[in-house]
Amino acid sequence: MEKNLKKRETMHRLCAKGLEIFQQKGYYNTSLDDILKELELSKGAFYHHFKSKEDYFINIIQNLIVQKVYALLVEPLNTYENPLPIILDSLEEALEPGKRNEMAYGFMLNDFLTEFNKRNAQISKYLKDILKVWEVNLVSVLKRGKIDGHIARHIDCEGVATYIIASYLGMRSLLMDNTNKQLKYQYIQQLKHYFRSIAAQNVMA
Amino acid sequence: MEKNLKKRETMHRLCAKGLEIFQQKGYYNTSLDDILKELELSKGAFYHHFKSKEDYFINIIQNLIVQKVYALLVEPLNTYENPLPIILDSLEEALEPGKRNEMAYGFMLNDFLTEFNKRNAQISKYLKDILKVWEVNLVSVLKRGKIDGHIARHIDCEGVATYIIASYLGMRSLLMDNTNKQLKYQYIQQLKHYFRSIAAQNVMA
DNA sequence: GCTTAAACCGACCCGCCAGTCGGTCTGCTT
DNA sequence: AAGCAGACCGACTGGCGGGTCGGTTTAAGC
Repeated sequence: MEKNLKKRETMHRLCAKGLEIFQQKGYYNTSLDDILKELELSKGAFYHHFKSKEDYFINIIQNLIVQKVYALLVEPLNTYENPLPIILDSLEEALEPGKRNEMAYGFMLNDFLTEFNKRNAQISKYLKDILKVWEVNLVSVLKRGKIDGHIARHIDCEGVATYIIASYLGMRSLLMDNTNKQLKYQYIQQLKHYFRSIAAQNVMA
Repeated sequence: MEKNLKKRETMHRLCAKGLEIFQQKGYYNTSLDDILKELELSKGAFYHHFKSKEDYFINIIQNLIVQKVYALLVEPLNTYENPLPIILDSLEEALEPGKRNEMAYGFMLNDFLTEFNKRNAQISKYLKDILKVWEVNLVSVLKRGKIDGHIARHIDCEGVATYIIASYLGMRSLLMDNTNKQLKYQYIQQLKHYFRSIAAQNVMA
């Protein structure tokens, strides 16, 4: 079973390095040779493990991107506290470079989403499904917040989830080049204002 | 001067059709032949008017995209009323397909922004400058709103502008494929909640 | 009408890059 | 030790698309 280990090892190295470079330069702007050169692997090795560049990226999505989004944006929602501060923290964390988040400025979901839109319907679908999972989890935690009296009763949880996702994706666009540290701070501040407007009024404490 | 007219006419046809197709399929996913075929023009004609594909797109930005953003997002801000409803209206209008807005779902600023990011710094700069103009105008109208007593005094106008832009760009990402009419409605609703939270409290009627 | 320069034509060039394929190396099996 | 399969190599192919260039058409100026 030594062979099997080698296979996993090589595939994993390819996926990890691929994600790293695709994030930096974009999928269509990165040639396989760019990646293979860095890993000192050949075309033959690549096509031995993956049947196409597309297949390769789908592997990357399912093995790496999905996990990352879960870890950063979905799992933190699994508590029974007031959901609004929890959501706020998860977004702040997801926009933070370094730390749990090796890649600069969290995951380039928005970048990939727009890059593949109109270009590759299958990959688009995989990426949209990830967003969908996030959305569903947001909605569910918001609804629980409503029951628990943290969120005003007249609030449309689906609308709130959509709005949070939109603002996060847009923020990622604005941060993409920018070294402007203030942007993230401004975003979090305004999100707090917004959250205050949908919180239940009968705040105790 | 008949020649001069012909030149303008051809260049304009090229730019208009180019923008149309670039929006549908993306810049890098559209070949010049795709555009030239539709207009029944030749490579020779194209390179007689533009020195490169890049030069061509810069023309499109400066002649068409800038005007559109001004018309939809900047000029509406030039009133002396309460800025918040004005901004809300402009965003709603800008997300509306058809009408003043021939292209589906407003301008694909976010799409182009992410497409050119890391690919072409010069074009990225042109696009970011457009956003900057919008931002500056938003900030200025928000500050006036503060003076006029429509917006609470402790509010950070730059932060609000950033947040509005981020949510709009993100919304455009979510709407990109989607025929989901509800998304836009949800967005506008939540924006209203947010605006309420930054409005001055001493509302008179 | 003749000249001249513009607008325009389209075959061609060339670099890039996903994907192929015949071959070599490595280490497990018997 | 032989045989075999899976991991890996790298030169090659083929299509796509931006850009070129010598030539043709059109219309303004005289």
